Amino acid sequence: MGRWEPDARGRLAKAALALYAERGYEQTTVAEIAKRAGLTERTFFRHYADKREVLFAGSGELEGRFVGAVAGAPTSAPPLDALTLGLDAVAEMFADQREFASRRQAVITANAELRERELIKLASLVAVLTDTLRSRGVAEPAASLSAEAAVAVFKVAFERWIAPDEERPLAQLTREALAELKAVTSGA
Amino acid sequence: MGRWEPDARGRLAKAALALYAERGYEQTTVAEIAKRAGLTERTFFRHYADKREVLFAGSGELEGRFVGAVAGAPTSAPPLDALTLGLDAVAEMFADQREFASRRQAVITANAELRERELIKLASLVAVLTDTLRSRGVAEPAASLSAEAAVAVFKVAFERWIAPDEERPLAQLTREALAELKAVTSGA
DNA sequence: TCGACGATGTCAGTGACTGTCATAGACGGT
DNA sequence: ACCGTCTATGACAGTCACTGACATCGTCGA
Repeated sequence: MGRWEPDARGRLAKAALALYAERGYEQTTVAEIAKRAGLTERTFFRHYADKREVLFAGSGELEGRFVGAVAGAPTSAPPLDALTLGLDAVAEMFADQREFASRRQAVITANAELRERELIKLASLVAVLTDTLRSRGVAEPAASLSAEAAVAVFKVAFERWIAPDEERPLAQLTREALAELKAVTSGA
Repeated sequence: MGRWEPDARGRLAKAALALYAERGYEQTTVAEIAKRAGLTERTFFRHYADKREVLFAGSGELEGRFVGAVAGAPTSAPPLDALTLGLDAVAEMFADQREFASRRQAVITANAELRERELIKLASLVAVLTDTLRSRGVAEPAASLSAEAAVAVFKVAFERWIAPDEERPLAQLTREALAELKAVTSGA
Protein backbone atom coordinates (compact mmCIF):
# COMPACT_ATOMS: atom_id res chain seq x y z
CA MET A 1 0.00 0.00 0.00
CA GLY A 2 1.63 3.30 -0.42
CA ARG A 3 1.67 4.77 -3.79
CA TRP A 4 0.34 7.81 -1.96
CA GLU A 5 1.11 9.36 1.38
CA PRO A 6 -0.91 7.66 4.10
CA ASP A 7 -4.02 8.99 5.86
CA ALA A 8 -5.33 11.36 3.23
CA ARG A 9 -8.49 11.78 5.28
CA GLY A 10 -6.61 12.85 8.38
CA ARG A 11 -4.40 15.24 6.43
CA LEU A 12 -7.48 16.89 4.96
CA ALA A 13 -9.07 17.29 8.39
CA LYS A 14 -5.90 18.79 9.85
CA ALA A 15 -5.40 21.17 6.93
CA ALA A 16 -9.03 22.28 7.10
CA LEU A 17 -8.99 23.04 10.81
CA ALA A 18 -5.74 24.97 10.45
CA LEU A 19 -6.99 27.07 7.55
CA TYR A 20 -10.41 27.70 9.09
CA ALA A 21 -8.66 28.91 12.24
CA GLU A 22 -6.12 31.03 10.38
CA ARG A 23 -8.27 32.91 7.92
CA GLY A 24 -11.84 31.89 8.71
CA TYR A 25 -14.20 29.31 7.27
CA GLU A 26 -15.69 31.44 4.50
CA GLN A 27 -12.35 32.80 3.37
CA THR A 28 -11.02 29.28 2.87
CA THR A 29 -11.68 27.39 -0.37
CA VAL A 30 -11.81 23.63 -0.62
CA ALA A 31 -9.09 23.82 -3.26
CA GLU A 32 -6.78 25.44 -0.71
CA ILE A 33 -7.47 22.74 1.88
CA ALA A 34 -6.77 20.03 -0.65
CA LYS A 35 -3.59 21.72 -1.81
CA ARG A 36 -2.24 21.97 1.74
CA ALA A 37 -2.95 18.26 2.18
CA GLY A 38 -1.20 17.48 -1.10
CA LEU A 39 -4.41 16.42 -2.83
CA THR A 40 -7.01 17.81 -5.23
CA GLU A 41 -10.40 19.34 -4.58
CA ARG A 42 -12.13 16.33 -6.07
CA THR A 43 -10.46 14.02 -3.57
CA PHE A 44 -11.62 16.20 -0.69
CA PHE A 45 -15.21 15.56 -1.70
CA ARG A 46 -14.56 11.82 -1.88
CA HIS A 47 -13.63 11.85 1.81
CA TYR A 48 -16.10 14.43 3.11
CA ALA A 49 -19.59 15.12 1.86
CA ASP A 50 -19.12 18.86 2.03
CA LYS A 51 -16.90 21.65 3.28
CA ARG A 52 -18.37 21.54 6.80
CA GLU A 53 -18.38 17.83 7.40
CA VAL A 54 -14.59 17.75 7.64
CA LEU A 55 -14.91 19.20 11.16
CA PHE A 56 -17.42 16.60 12.33
CA ALA A 57 -15.72 13.32 11.55
CA GLY A 58 -15.71 12.32 15.21
CA SER A 59 -19.40 12.84 15.83
CA GLY A 60 -20.23 9.27 14.91
CA GLU A 61 -17.99 7.94 17.64
CA LEU A 62 -19.51 10.29 20.21
CA GLU A 63 -22.98 9.14 19.26
CA GLY A 64 -21.93 5.51 19.44
CA ARG A 65 -20.40 5.79 22.89
CA PHE A 66 -23.29 7.78 24.31
CA VAL A 67 -25.87 5.35 23.00
CA GLY A 68 -23.80 2.34 24.01
CA ALA A 69 -23.61 3.47 27.60
CA VAL A 70 -27.33 4.21 27.77
CA ALA A 71 -28.23 0.88 26.21
CA GLY A 72 -25.93 -0.89 28.65
CA ALA A 73 -27.50 0.61 31.75
CA PRO A 74 -29.39 -1.74 34.08
CA THR A 75 -32.91 -2.38 32.85
CA SER A 76 -34.27 -1.06 36.10
CA ALA A 77 -32.53 2.32 35.80
CA PRO A 78 -34.87 5.26 35.20
CA PRO A 79 -34.27 7.20 31.98
CA LEU A 80 -32.30 10.06 33.50
CA ASP A 81 -29.99 7.63 35.30
CA ALA A 82 -29.32 5.74 32.10
CA LEU A 83 -28.61 9.00 30.30
CA THR A 84 -26.21 9.98 33.07
CA LEU A 85 -24.11 6.93 32.26
CA GLY A 86 -24.01 8.14 28.67
CA LEU A 87 -22.87 11.58 29.77
CA ASP A 88 -20.09 9.97 31.79
CA ALA A 89 -18.95 7.90 28.82
CA VAL A 90 -18.78 10.98 26.60
CA ALA A 91 -16.93 12.96 29.23
CA GLU A 92 -14.33 10.22 29.44
CA MET A 93 -13.92 10.20 25.68
CA PHE A 94 -13.19 13.94 25.66
CA ALA A 95 -10.99 13.94 28.75
CA ASP A 96 -7.64 14.11 26.90
CA GLN A 97 -8.79 16.43 24.16
CA ARG A 98 -9.55 19.74 25.79
CA GLU A 99 -7.01 21.62 23.70
CA PHE A 100 -8.22 20.22 20.39
CA ALA A 101 -11.89 20.50 21.35
CA SER A 102 -11.41 24.12 22.30
CA ARG A 103 -9.73 25.11 19.04
CA ARG A 104 -12.30 23.26 16.99
CA GLN A 105 -15.18 24.80 18.94
CA ALA A 106 -13.81 28.31 18.42
CA VAL A 107 -13.90 27.76 14.66
CA ILE A 108 -17.45 26.41 14.78
CA THR A 109 -18.77 29.16 17.02
CA ALA A 110 -17.35 31.80 14.69
CA ASN A 111 -19.46 30.70 11.72
CA ALA A 112 -23.22 30.30 11.34
CA GLU A 113 -23.04 27.51 8.76
CA LEU A 114 -20.81 25.47 11.02
CA ARG A 115 -23.10 26.09 13.96
CA GLU A 116 -25.98 24.76 11.87
CA ARG A 117 -24.07 21.59 11.19
CA GLU A 118 -23.23 21.19 14.85
CA LEU A 119 -26.87 21.58 15.80
CA ILE A 120 -28.04 18.90 13.41
CA LYS A 121 -25.44 16.53 14.81
CA LEU A 122 -26.80 17.18 18.28
CA ALA A 123 -30.35 16.72 17.00
CA SER A 124 -29.30 13.39 15.54
CA LEU A 125 -27.92 12.48 18.93
CA VAL A 126 -31.24 13.35 20.55
CA ALA A 127 -33.02 11.18 18.02
CA VAL A 128 -30.92 8.06 18.61
CA LEU A 129 -31.04 8.56 22.36
CA THR A 130 -34.81 8.79 22.14
CA ASP A 131 -34.90 5.53 20.20
CA THR A 132 -32.62 3.89 22.73
CA LEU A 133 -34.83 4.94 25.62
CA ARG A 134 -37.93 3.82 23.81
CA SER A 135 -36.48 0.37 23.28
CA ARG A 136 -35.86 0.32 27.02
CA GLY A 137 -39.57 0.78 27.58
CA VAL A 138 -39.74 4.54 28.13
CA ALA A 139 -42.91 6.04 26.65
CA GLU A 140 -43.28 9.23 24.66
CA PRO A 141 -42.99 12.10 25.20
CA ALA A 142 -40.90 11.21 28.24
CA ALA A 143 -38.24 9.62 26.02
CA SER A 144 -37.85 12.69 23.76
CA LEU A 145 -37.89 15.13 26.64
CA SER A 146 -35.33 13.16 28.64
CA ALA A 147 -33.05 12.92 25.61
CA GLU A 148 -33.39 16.64 24.90
CA ALA A 149 -32.64 17.39 28.52
CA ALA A 150 -29.53 15.21 28.56
CA VAL A 151 -28.14 16.82 25.42
CA ALA A 152 -28.90 20.27 26.81
CA VAL A 153 -26.94 19.30 29.90
CA PHE A 154 -24.04 18.19 27.72
CA LYS A 155 -24.07 21.43 25.73
CA VAL A 156 -24.02 23.58 28.83
CA ALA A 157 -21.31 21.52 30.50
CA PHE A 158 -19.15 21.38 27.38
CA GLU A 159 -19.33 25.12 26.89
CA ARG A 160 -18.19 25.67 30.45
CA TRP A 161 -15.45 23.08 30.15
CA ILE A 162 -13.66 24.80 27.26
CA ALA A 163 -13.88 28.23 28.89
CA PRO A 164 -10.42 29.76 29.50
CA ASP A 165 -10.38 29.72 33.30
CA GLU A 166 -12.16 26.43 33.78
CA GLU A 167 -10.18 23.71 35.59
CA ARG A 168 -12.82 21.16 36.55
CA PRO A 169 -13.08 17.96 34.52
CA LEU A 170 -15.95 17.60 32.05
CA ALA A 171 -17.49 14.73 34.00
CA GLN A 172 -17.90 16.93 37.04
CA LEU A 173 -19.44 19.74 35.01
CA THR A 174 -22.02 17.41 33.47
CA ARG A 175 -23.03 16.21 36.92
CA GLU A 176 -23.37 19.77 38.15
CA ALA A 177 -25.43 20.85 35.14
CA LEU A 178 -27.72 17.88 35.57
CA ALA A 179 -28.29 18.74 39.21
CA GLU A 180 -29.05 22.30 38.18
CA LEU A 181 -31.61 21.17 35.64
CA LYS A 182 -33.35 19.04 38.22
CA ALA A 183 -33.46 21.98 40.59
CA VAL A 184 -34.96 24.29 37.97
CA THR A 185 -37.65 21.91 36.79
CA SER A 186 -38.75 20.74 40.20
CA GLY A 187 -38.76 24.18 41.80
CA ALA A 188 -41.43 25.81 39.68
CA MET B 1 -48.61 52.79 -6.44
CA GLY B 2 -47.43 49.95 -8.40
CA ARG B 3 -45.25 49.83 -11.32
CA TRP B 4 -44.90 46.18 -10.30
CA GLU B 5 -47.33 43.66 -8.90
CA PRO B 6 -47.61 44.08 -5.14
CA ASP B 7 -46.07 41.90 -2.42
CA ALA B 8 -43.13 40.46 -4.31
CA ARG B 9 -41.82 39.02 -1.06
CA GLY B 10 -45.03 37.15 -0.33
CA ARG B 11 -45.27 35.85 -3.90
CA LEU B 12 -41.75 34.48 -3.64
CA ALA B 13 -42.52 32.73 -0.34
CA LYS B 14 -45.70 31.20 -1.74
CA ALA B 15 -44.01 30.04 -4.93
CA ALA B 16 -41.13 28.55 -2.99
CA LEU B 17 -43.31 26.55 -0.61
CA ALA B 18 -45.39 25.26 -3.51
CA LEU B 19 -42.37 24.17 -5.54
CA TYR B 20 -40.54 22.66 -2.56
CA ALA B 21 -43.67 20.64 -1.79
CA GLU B 22 -44.27 19.60 -5.39
CA ARG B 23 -40.84 18.47 -6.48
CA GLY B 24 -38.63 18.72 -3.41
CA TYR B 25 -36.25 21.37 -2.13
CA GLU B 26 -33.13 20.17 -3.91
CA GLN B 27 -34.89 19.68 -7.22
CA THR B 28 -36.08 23.29 -7.18
CA THR B 29 -33.83 26.08 -8.44
CA VAL B 30 -34.08 29.65 -7.28
CA ALA B 31 -34.59 30.70 -10.89
CA GLU B 32 -37.73 28.56 -11.03
CA ILE B 33 -39.12 30.10 -7.84
CA ALA B 34 -38.50 33.58 -9.15
CA LYS B 35 -40.06 32.77 -12.49
CA ARG B 36 -43.24 31.44 -10.87
CA ALA B 37 -43.44 34.66 -8.86
CA GLY B 38 -42.92 36.73 -12.01
CA LEU B 39 -39.50 37.95 -10.93
CA THR B 40 -35.83 37.22 -11.53
CA GLU B 41 -33.36 35.18 -9.52
CA ARG B 42 -31.49 38.31 -8.49
CA THR B 43 -34.62 39.78 -6.96
CA PHE B 44 -35.18 36.62 -4.92
CA PHE B 45 -31.82 37.17 -3.24
CA ARG B 46 -32.72 40.78 -2.52
CA HIS B 47 -35.68 39.59 -0.43
CA TYR B 48 -34.19 36.45 1.13
CA ALA B 49 -30.61 35.85 2.13
CA ASP B 50 -30.58 32.34 0.70
CA LYS B 51 -32.71 29.57 -0.71
CA ARG B 52 -33.69 28.29 2.74
CA GLU B 53 -34.54 31.54 4.44
CA VAL B 54 -37.67 31.96 2.33
CA LEU B 55 -39.37 29.36 4.54
CA PHE B 56 -38.43 31.08 7.78
CA ALA B 57 -39.70 34.61 7.32
CA GLY B 58 -42.05 34.28 10.30
CA SER B 59 -39.44 33.15 12.79
CA GLY B 60 -38.68 36.70 13.85
CA GLU B 61 -42.27 37.27 14.90
CA LEU B 62 -42.34 34.01 16.86
CA GLU B 63 -39.18 34.99 18.68
CA GLY B 64 -40.57 38.44 19.41
CA ARG B 65 -43.83 37.17 20.87
CA PHE B 66 -42.18 34.49 22.95
CA VAL B 67 -39.65 36.90 24.40
CA GLY B 68 -42.25 39.60 24.91
CA ALA B 69 -44.45 37.33 26.97
CA VAL B 70 -41.54 36.14 29.10
CA ALA B 71 -40.31 39.67 29.66
CA GLY B 72 -43.80 40.75 30.62
CA ALA B 73 -44.26 38.11 33.28
CA PRO B 74 -44.47 39.27 36.90
CA THR B 75 -41.04 39.86 38.37
CA SER B 76 -41.79 37.36 41.08
CA ALA B 77 -42.57 34.53 38.65
CA PRO B 78 -40.00 31.70 38.66
CA PRO B 79 -38.28 31.06 35.31
CA LEU B 80 -40.39 28.13 34.22
CA ASP B 81 -43.60 30.04 34.94
CA ALA B 82 -42.43 32.99 32.88
CA LEU B 83 -41.49 30.65 30.06
CA THR B 84 -44.93 29.07 30.25
CA LEU B 85 -46.46 32.45 29.43
CA GLY B 86 -44.20 32.55 26.40
CA LEU B 87 -45.35 29.11 25.31
CA ASP B 88 -48.96 30.23 25.61
CA ALA B 89 -48.31 33.32 23.50
CA VAL B 90 -46.71 31.24 20.76
CA ALA B 91 -49.51 28.71 20.84
CA GLU B 92 -52.02 31.48 20.34
CA MET B 93 -50.06 32.85 17.40
CA PHE B 94 -50.14 29.47 15.68
CA ALA B 95 -53.75 28.65 16.56
CA ASP B 96 -55.25 29.50 13.15
CA GLN B 97 -52.39 28.16 11.08
CA ARG B 98 -52.37 24.43 11.57
CA GLU B 99 -52.86 23.70 7.89
CA PHE B 100 -50.07 26.00 6.73
CA ALA B 101 -47.76 24.98 9.55
CA SER B 102 -48.23 21.35 8.71
CA ARG B 103 -47.44 21.72 5.01
CA ARG B 104 -44.42 23.85 5.76
CA GLN B 105 -43.15 21.42 8.37
CA ALA B 106 -43.47 18.49 5.97
CA VAL B 107 -41.18 20.29 3.53
CA ILE B 108 -38.65 21.10 6.22
CA THR B 109 -38.62 17.61 7.69
CA ALA B 110 -37.98 16.12 4.27
CA ASN B 111 -34.68 17.92 3.79
CA ALA B 112 -31.55 18.00 5.95
CA GLU B 113 -30.47 21.49 4.94
CA LEU B 114 -33.85 22.89 5.90
CA ARG B 115 -33.76 21.02 9.19
CA GLU B 116 -30.40 22.65 9.88
CA ARG B 117 -31.88 26.06 9.32
CA GLU B 118 -34.81 25.27 11.56
CA LEU B 119 -32.48 24.14 14.32
CA ILE B 120 -30.45 27.32 14.24
CA LYS B 121 -33.64 29.35 14.48
CA LEU B 122 -34.59 27.38 17.57
CA ALA B 123 -31.08 27.83 18.96
CA SER B 124 -31.42 31.56 18.42
CA LEU B 125 -34.70 31.39 20.32
CA VAL B 126 -32.96 29.63 23.19
CA ALA B 127 -30.30 32.32 23.21
CA VAL B 128 -32.68 35.26 23.42
CA LEU B 129 -34.81 33.50 26.01
CA THR B 130 -31.69 32.91 28.05
CA ASP B 131 -30.84 36.60 27.84
CA THR B 132 -34.37 37.54 28.83
CA LEU B 133 -34.26 35.29 31.88
CA ARG B 134 -30.86 36.60 32.87
CA SER B 135 -32.10 40.16 32.78
CA ARG B 136 -34.88 38.98 35.09
CA GLY B 137 -32.25 37.93 37.59
CA VAL B 138 -31.97 34.22 36.80
CA ALA B 139 -28.40 32.96 37.17
CA GLU B 140 -26.49 30.63 34.87
CA PRO B 141 -26.71 27.79 34.10
CA ALA B 142 -30.31 27.84 35.30
CA ALA B 143 -31.24 30.38 32.64
CA SER B 144 -29.80 28.36 29.75
CA LEU B 145 -31.22 25.09 30.99
CA SER B 146 -34.68 26.54 31.54
CA ALA B 147 -34.68 28.07 28.07
CA GLU B 148 -33.52 24.81 26.50
CA ALA B 149 -36.20 22.96 28.39
CA ALA B 150 -38.94 25.35 27.27
CA VAL B 151 -37.92 25.10 23.62
CA ALA B 152 -37.74 21.31 23.89
CA VAL B 153 -41.28 21.38 25.25
CA PHE B 154 -42.37 23.51 22.32
CA LYS B 155 -40.73 21.19 19.80
CA VAL B 156 -42.38 18.11 21.25
CA ALA B 157 -45.79 19.78 21.50
CA PHE B 158 -45.60 21.24 18.00
CA GLU B 159 -44.69 17.90 16.49
CA ARG B 160 -47.68 16.30 18.14
CA TRP B 161 -49.97 19.15 17.15
CA ILE B 162 -49.40 18.73 13.41
CA ALA B 163 -49.79 14.96 13.54
CA PRO B 164 -52.68 13.71 11.36
CA ASP B 165 -55.02 12.45 14.06
CA GLU B 166 -54.34 15.16 16.62
CA GLU B 167 -57.32 17.32 17.63
CA ARG B 168 -56.16 19.05 20.78
CA PRO B 169 -55.10 22.69 20.58
CA LEU B 170 -51.41 23.53 20.67
CA ALA B 171 -51.74 25.36 23.98
CA GLN B 172 -53.00 22.23 25.66
CA LEU B 173 -50.21 20.12 24.19
CA THR B 174 -47.54 22.50 25.44
CA ARG B 175 -48.99 22.33 28.94
CA GLU B 176 -49.02 18.56 28.84
CA ALA B 177 -45.45 18.34 27.56
CA LEU B 178 -44.29 20.69 30.27
CA ALA B 179 -45.95 18.56 32.93
CA GLU B 180 -44.29 15.51 31.45
CA LEU B 181 -40.86 17.14 31.56
CA LYS B 182 -41.35 18.03 35.20
CA ALA B 183 -42.34 14.46 35.97
CA VAL B 184 -39.29 13.03 34.21
CA THR B 185 -36.75 15.33 35.80
CA SER B 186 -38.10 15.14 39.32
CA GLY B 187 -38.67 11.41 39.34
CA ALA B 188 -35.08 10.26 38.87
C1' DT C 1 -40.26 70.03 -14.69
C1' DC C 2 -36.60 67.87 -12.62
C1' DG C 3 -33.87 65.12 -9.73
C1' DA C 4 -33.51 61.82 -6.04
C1' DC C 5 -35.20 57.33 -4.77
C1' DG C 6 -36.56 52.52 -4.71
C1' DA C 7 -37.54 48.15 -6.69
C1' DT C 8 -36.27 45.60 -10.32
C1' DG C 9 -33.52 43.66 -14.45
C1' DT C 10 -29.05 42.31 -16.68
C1' DC C 11 -24.66 40.39 -16.71
C1' DA C 12 -20.38 38.62 -15.34
C1' DG C 13 -17.96 36.19 -11.90
C1' DT C 14 -16.69 32.97 -7.84
C1' DG C 15 -16.88 28.78 -5.51
C1' DA C 16 -19.26 24.51 -3.74
C1' DC C 17 -20.39 20.25 -5.39
C1' DT C 18 -21.18 16.31 -9.04
C1' DG C 19 -20.64 13.05 -12.94
C1' DT C 20 -17.52 10.84 -15.90
C1' DC C 21 -13.53 9.05 -17.58
C1' DA C 22 -8.51 8.23 -17.22
C1' DT C 23 -4.41 6.64 -14.61
C1' DA C 24 -1.32 4.00 -11.89
C1' DG C 25 0.22 1.24 -8.28
C1' DA C 26 -1.20 -2.98 -5.25
C1' DC C 27 -2.76 -7.55 -5.13
C1' DG C 28 -4.35 -12.20 -6.10
C1' DG C 29 -4.54 -15.98 -9.23
C1' DT C 30 -2.42 -18.81 -12.74
C1' DA D 1 6.45 -13.47 -14.72
C1' DC D 2 1.97 -12.08 -16.58
C1' DC D 3 -2.69 -10.48 -16.33
C1' DG D 4 -6.89 -8.79 -14.81
C1' DT D 5 -9.10 -6.43 -11.02
C1' DC D 6 -9.47 -3.17 -7.44
C1' DT D 7 -8.75 1.23 -5.18
C1' DA D 8 -7.40 5.82 -4.50
C1' DT D 9 -6.55 9.56 -7.03
C1' DG D 10 -6.37 13.14 -10.95
C1' DA D 11 -8.45 15.81 -14.78
C1' DC D 12 -12.18 18.17 -16.66
C1' DA D 13 -16.57 19.86 -17.73
C1' DG D 14 -20.90 21.20 -15.96
C1' DT D 15 -24.76 23.01 -12.68
C1' DC D 16 -26.32 26.10 -9.38
C1' DA D 17 -26.23 29.11 -5.19
C1' DC D 18 -24.90 33.52 -4.32
C1' DT D 19 -22.57 38.37 -5.10
C1' DG D 20 -21.16 42.86 -7.06
C1' DA D 21 -21.73 46.38 -10.44
C1' DC D 22 -24.38 48.93 -13.36
C1' DA D 23 -28.67 50.07 -16.04
C1' DT D 24 -33.70 51.02 -16.16
C1' DC D 25 -37.91 53.18 -15.08
C1' DG D 26 -42.04 54.58 -12.53
C1' DT D 27 -42.93 57.60 -8.28
C1' DC D 28 -42.76 61.38 -5.43
C1' DG D 29 -41.33 65.64 -3.44
C1' DA D 30 -39.14 70.27 -4.32
